[in-house]
Formats: sequence, structure tokens, C-alpha cells
Amino acid sequence: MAKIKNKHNATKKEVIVEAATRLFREKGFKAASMRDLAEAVGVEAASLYNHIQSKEELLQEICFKVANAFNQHCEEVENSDLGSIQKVEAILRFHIRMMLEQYEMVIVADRDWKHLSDPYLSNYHNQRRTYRKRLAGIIEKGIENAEVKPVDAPTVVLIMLHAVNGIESWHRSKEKISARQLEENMVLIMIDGLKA
Amino acid sequence: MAKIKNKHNATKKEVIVEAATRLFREKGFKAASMRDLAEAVGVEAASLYNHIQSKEELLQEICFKVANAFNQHCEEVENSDLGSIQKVEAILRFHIRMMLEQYEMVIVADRDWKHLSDPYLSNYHNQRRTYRKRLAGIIEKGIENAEVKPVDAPTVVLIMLHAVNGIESWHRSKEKISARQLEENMVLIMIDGLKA
DNA sequence: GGCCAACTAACTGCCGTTCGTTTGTATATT
DNA sequence: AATATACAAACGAACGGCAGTTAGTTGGCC
Repeated sequence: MAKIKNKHNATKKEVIVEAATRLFREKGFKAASMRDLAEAVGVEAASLYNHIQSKEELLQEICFKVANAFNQHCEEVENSDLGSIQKVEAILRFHIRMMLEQYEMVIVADRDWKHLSDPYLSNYHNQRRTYRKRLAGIIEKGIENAEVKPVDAPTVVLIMLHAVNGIESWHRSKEKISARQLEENMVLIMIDGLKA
Repeated sequence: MAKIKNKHNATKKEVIVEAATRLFREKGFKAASMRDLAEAVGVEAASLYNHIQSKEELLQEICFKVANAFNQHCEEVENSDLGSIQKVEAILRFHIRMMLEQYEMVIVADRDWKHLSDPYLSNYHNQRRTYRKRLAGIIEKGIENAEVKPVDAPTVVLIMLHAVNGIESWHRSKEKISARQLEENMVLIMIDGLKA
């Protein structure tokens, strides 16, 4: 009954999910076929179904892995005793690091979650809405105690969450600055603005 | 030979492209079918081909309409005698307004351009790269004459171009602030930062 | 009568998935 | 040590369905 693992200590299902993550990121969920995926894994398409239930299950795994990571971190930050702007910075930095280290699954979740079907679709959709509200709440608190400029909090959330998606292009660029430099630049720009 | 126009002074092909833009934005290019599109236009799928050549042609029209708009505006700004930070702000505001007024085609172009095939694919890809380099150039000029903070210019470009994509969520949100307020908030945050 | 644009019908091809079977291997039995 | 058993995991073939697209035809308008 023990799960069969390969050399890297990973279930075959985990191997499939990893390959699917790469493939979905590259082609998009709809455009990636199970035969593509099978080839990437080194197996016939039919064999995949010994380990997974459906194509959508793969998308579910990816989406909720990402959602859980962000929710868990957000909760930690909320329960900390950091100042408002420090909380915002902490969350921003977490998003940046996720995009640096796990960007394929973050992008797939962000771009393709709409291809989930209920009840997963509405579940994910709710989590997304809730997360943004929590983040907006932190920012509004910061505005109240004058740590943050008086701006529209939901707009800040939009900007922050989408700005980090730009890191996808960084991964593909030739002349990369270091990950560390990228993070510091992004935080500086978002928190302190562009103007000298 | 004169093009047949309908009541709104639009070619039937233009009507189809508009419906396709809405449909592609909603479902994604791959997931949207020609039969879906036909239904939206009020016609059978086969009838579409009296006006268009292929599904991909629709995507081409959308992508290059967007690309041309941004390239043209960028050129105007470059040739103006504005200061560096004003140039950046002008381009940022143009992106915001495009996302406010034409967001469906902007999003489709940005999300689905990878489904183009050569030579359109590499053409679009090149235009995209060139545009970002031009924008980075403006920012670097601004850093040289101390109008802009000494930050990594390509990173600024990434942030700016992706941040405006957040406006897609604004369109769907219930309690919207006005478009005018949104624009001013976004510009303020990007140019002056979050910190009070 | 000519022509544009709609229709119905159908084709090819790929999609996700299922089926029944074979293969390989780890364990139990002799 | 050799053989039999059991079971996970691979396979090839095929399914129904929907995709984009084509062909041939019909109807209506100048």
C-alpha cells in the first residue's frame, strides 16, 4: 500500500503534476493535450489515468496548492505584530518570491483557474475574493494610522498582485539582474514610487 | 464593391471581430469555438467564413490593432518635448485609458497572442520586445538626469505594464470607484509610491 | 439575372477518456 | 533456489464528441 516513489522521492502522480505545471504554463491549459503531457512524462496517454482521474484534477491540484500557500502566509502576516506598511511589504515580498521560485504554478493558477468547474470553480473564486479583501483591509488600516498614503485600497491590491506577474518576463529575459536585485527593486518602486 | 455596412456603420467583418473580442476575452482564444461566435453574431458557423478567412485571422486583427495603438502613441510621446517622468506618466495614462475603454481587446492580445502562428507570431513578439525597450530607454534617460530614482529600468517596465492589467478586475467589481479616480490613484501609486 | 450572404450537411482531425490486455516486479510458497 | 501468485502500471486500440473548415445550395435584393 505504500506509495511507489521514484529516485527523487516523488510519487508518480507528483511527477505528472509537475510536468503538467510546466506544460500548462507554456501552452495554456486548453491548448495542452494529454498526449503532450504523456510525452513529457515519457509514457502513453492512457497510462496517465492509472495515476490521475482527469485533466481537470491536475488543474485543481495546481490551483489549490497555490491558493493554500498564499492564504497560509497571509494569515501568518495578519497575526503578526508588524506595522501596516511592513505587513504589506511582507506580503509583496512573498508574492515576489513565489514568482521567482514557483512561477510556473503561480501563473497557471492565475491564468487558467477559470477552466475549473464547480464546485472547485466557485471555491477558488471565493478564496480569491477573500484574499484580496484581507489584503485591502491591511492597507486601509495603514491609511487610518497614516502609515500609507490616502489611496483607494482595492486599487493598490490590483496593482500589487498584477505587478508581480511581470516576473514571468524576467524568467525569459536574457540579461537578468539577480533575483535579489529584482526583489529589492520591485519593493522599492512599489513602496516608495518612481519619482526621485 | 462598396463594403456592406449595417446600421452602426460597421462592416459585417467588423461586427464579427467585435463579437470575437468579447468572446475571446471571456473564454480565452482556445476555449472559444466558432460555433459560440456564430451564435453571438446570430448566424450559423459556416456563414462566418463569407467574411473572414480563419479563426486565427480574428486573433491577428485583435492583436495588431492593439499593438499599433500602443506603438503609435509611444512614438508621439518619444518625439514630444516632455520631461522623462512626464513621458512615463503619459504612457502609463495611455495604458490605463486603453484598459478602461478597450480592455477586452487589450486583454485578449496580452493573454492569447501566443496562439498566433508564424509569421504573425514572431512579428508580434518582436514588436512587444521593441516596445518594452523603448519604454525602458525613456526611463533610463530619466535616471540619468535624476528625474527618476536609480532603479532597474526593465523592472519598472515589467511592473508598469502588468500593473495596469489589474483594471480587468475593476471592470468586474461591484463597488467601483470612478474611472477618473482609478486613473489618478494608479498614477499616484506608481509615480509616488505607497508610503506616506 | 447576377451576386452576396445565409443555409444545411459533411469532412477530417484531434480531444479526453475507457477498455481489455500485457508486462514487470516484489513477495509468498514450495 | 526455483516457481507461483498478485498487483501496480504500462500498452495499443478505440470510443464519442467537438473542433475548424469546406462544399454545394438556396433565398433575397438591386
